[in-house]
Amino acid sequence: MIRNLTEQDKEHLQEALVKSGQKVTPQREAVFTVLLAERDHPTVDEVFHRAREVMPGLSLATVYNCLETFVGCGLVRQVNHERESTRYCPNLAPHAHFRDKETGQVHDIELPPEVMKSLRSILPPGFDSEVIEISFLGRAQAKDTHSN
Amino acid sequence: MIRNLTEQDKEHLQEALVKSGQKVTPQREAVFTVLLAERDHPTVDEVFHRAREVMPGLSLATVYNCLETFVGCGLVRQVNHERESTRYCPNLAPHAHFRDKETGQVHDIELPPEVMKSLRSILPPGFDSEVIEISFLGRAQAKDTHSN
DNA sequence: TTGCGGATTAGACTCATTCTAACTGATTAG
DNA sequence: CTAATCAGTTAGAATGAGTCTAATCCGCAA
Repeated sequence: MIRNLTEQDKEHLQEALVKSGQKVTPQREAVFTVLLAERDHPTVDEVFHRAREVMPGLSLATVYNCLETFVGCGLVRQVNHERESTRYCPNLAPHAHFRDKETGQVHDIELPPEVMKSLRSILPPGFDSEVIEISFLGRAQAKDTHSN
Repeated sequence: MIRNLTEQDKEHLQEALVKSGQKVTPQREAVFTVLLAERDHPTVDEVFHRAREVMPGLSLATVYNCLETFVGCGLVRQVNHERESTRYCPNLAPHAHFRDKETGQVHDIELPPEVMKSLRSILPPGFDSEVIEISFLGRAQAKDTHSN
């Protein structure tokens, strides 16, 4: 189920880590692999259990650490909905999230530049924003399981 | 500091509560008063401490209960940012939130209907959304303290 | 006056997340 | 080679927002 990282993904990981002065470790590779394998916005706990299948000694604390590291060097994004557990998403393109009320599934919604622009334009003068989070809550009749 | 409810606000409260089969109580009035008095998106704890000044016996559980009740009957909105404590906001007009990175303050940003529409339009067919949450994170040089 | 039901209360509990302190293992300095 | 260093990992304790529970309160109707 969990495929190994491609050479390209490995380089991506290595580059981002080294660039921010950190090392590639087996644990980080495992966690990154899990994130890329199934892009369903897993919680820390889900990542933990999946990664354990591949690296049984891995600890929960390390999963927290790895994910924080990845967020810090821009490899993944955190996704929060209300006060539920934080989820993680390796999709770096600007996108919104759609949360299905029934299934709890999270889908990525592409965010065209015009929409980003119109959003930025509603900020009054003096307000400077780096991050914009957009999330929808509703019901989706999606056929595919690709949430990325 | 904490002014009493106007007649109009009282009616607003009563109507919303009664409509959903619930009662007006002194505790609910106190909590509602606090929310209207300073519209700075207080946390439960902040509401609790402010309301205590007026009603010393009030318990934290009751504040949680009241706020949940208000959300349930559409009197106030919850505002979440990352995984910080939930904040409450009596502004019912559609609006986004701007979170100041430095001060932690939350400002309401008016949301024009065209922007809402353009947002809705990015949803693929089959996706039906009831709630859209938009939050900005950045720095504001606001002069006024009106965050509402 | 008694009983009913919603509301309130204090305190116990949950659970995601963070913290702490010990340990590991690779690399560098002597 | 041996020791010192240092990032990373680990298990388990601590934190803290929020929820749950069981007891009590209070207004109203029989």
